[in-house]
Amino acid sequence: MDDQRVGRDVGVDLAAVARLLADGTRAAFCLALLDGRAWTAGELARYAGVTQSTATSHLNLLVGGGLLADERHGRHRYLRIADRRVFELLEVLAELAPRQPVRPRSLTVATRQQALLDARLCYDHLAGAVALEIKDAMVERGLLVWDTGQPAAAALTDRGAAWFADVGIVLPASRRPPVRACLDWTERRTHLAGVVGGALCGHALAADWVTRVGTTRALRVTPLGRQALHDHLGLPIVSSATRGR
Amino acid sequence: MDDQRVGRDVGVDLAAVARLLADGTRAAFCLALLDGRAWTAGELARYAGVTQSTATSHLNLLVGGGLLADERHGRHRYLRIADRRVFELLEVLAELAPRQPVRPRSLTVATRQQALLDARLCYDHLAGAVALEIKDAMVERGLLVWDTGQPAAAALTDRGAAWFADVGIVLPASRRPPVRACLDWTERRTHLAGVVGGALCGHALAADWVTRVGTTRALRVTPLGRQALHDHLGLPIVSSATRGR
DNA sequence: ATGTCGCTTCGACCGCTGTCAAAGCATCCC
DNA sequence: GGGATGCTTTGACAGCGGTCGAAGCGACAT
Repeated sequence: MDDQRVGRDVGVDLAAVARLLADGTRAAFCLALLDGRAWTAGELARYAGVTQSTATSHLNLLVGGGLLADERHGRHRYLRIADRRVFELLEVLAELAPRQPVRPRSLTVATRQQALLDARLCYDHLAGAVALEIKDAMVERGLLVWDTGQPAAAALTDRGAAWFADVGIVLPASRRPPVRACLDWTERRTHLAGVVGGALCGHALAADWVTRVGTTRALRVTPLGRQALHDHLGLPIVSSATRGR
Repeated sequence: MDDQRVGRDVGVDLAAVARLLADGTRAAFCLALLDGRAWTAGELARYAGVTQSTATSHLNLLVGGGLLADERHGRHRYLRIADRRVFELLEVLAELAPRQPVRPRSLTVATRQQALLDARLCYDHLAGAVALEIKDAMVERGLLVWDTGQPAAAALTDRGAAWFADVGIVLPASRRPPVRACLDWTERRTHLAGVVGGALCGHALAADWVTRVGTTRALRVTPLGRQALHDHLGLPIVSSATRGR
């Protein structure tokens, strides 16, 4: 029993996964892909501000490590997050990550960041201030139970199911959890995810309640969307997220 | 809009946290501390097979980064995991981590690894094959509901509460979730955590159902413990985890 | 007082890894 | 065919980060 050096041999190589996210560029890629879409290699390279060759080697590592999945279409290489568990990892990680004192360099960057805070995609559902308003309104109207204790007991009520039918949103049958609480890394509060959150988001995009801002995962709530959220959930026409700024 | 380089400025520095776990030695430290105890710096150094000076610098990083907390007592420095969220991070990370083809160098190492698989501490509760047997038995006897869908609905039944009282285990009042499903990285199945899991484990240690193996987080089930688990839960005297090996 | 033990600091070394430019290869468009 | 466009490969370079030994500093024991 002279060899106390058991630490490395337990058979789980945590560091291997962590190393993949330990680089700023690779982390930026993953953060970008959090919107659940597939980005091309070039888009990611430009997004993170590196050359294509650099991006290629990073993407090879991420795909090789199982964090990302890729798909070739013609001369394009599409990247997306490989797995549900990777989303979870990124969420937990983001929760522990230090917030840098945000010091935007230019006005357009500032605006873009503000947009991210107001409304954006998080995987397949809505996040940001608007998402929180929606969730709160649904709870207040008795459409949703939202007890985020552990284990979290969040669910759609009967009135909630009726509301979805009323608005014209079909809730697909799925093995995935219908209602999930997803933690927001900017607001540090939970918002609506799961099948219900996904369906709501899909409808919001399809019905032009929200539109994408460029190729980022930021969203803009359209006047049409404001009106709809007012009609269906009683949200103010001028969002409290934009008010007084 | 010429500067597309927004990727780094979103304000969450994922890479900073990941970098802390991206080193084999630091990861080994964290894995060791997963047993929830406080280790001294020297113990950790020996465990990971590095010199004290190396350990010091790593520990400074981990404490500085908020993953570990330290406490000085005389000439000793005690380290423990800082935060509940860090445990979660390590769990998610371990789930995604590659399993190295375990090729133990010596017989004693092999035995020690096997012990880890059979029974060990995971934070404040039991893990390993024995923990799974216990959980299954409790479910079978109607002491526990165990629906690990999402959101997970696991809870103690009335009969379960009575069982704890009967065995003489006091369930402390706490804001923590009473019953939690914790994922096991060796078995890839969930076992009993939360306040109930912690209380059960505390009793098992106090009543000598299990004993620590050296300074590791491995546990050995005593004959007394085997008998108790048989009497209270109907487990076989010869564990199925040890049987036929 | 003197020695031991546990941890920290310092300095030096080395290797790994992220970066880019340039050239190469495949695909698509005209 | 010819010329973009998107991605990959290669090679060279720089810097960061992990490692150790040796010396230093407290705390504790005798």
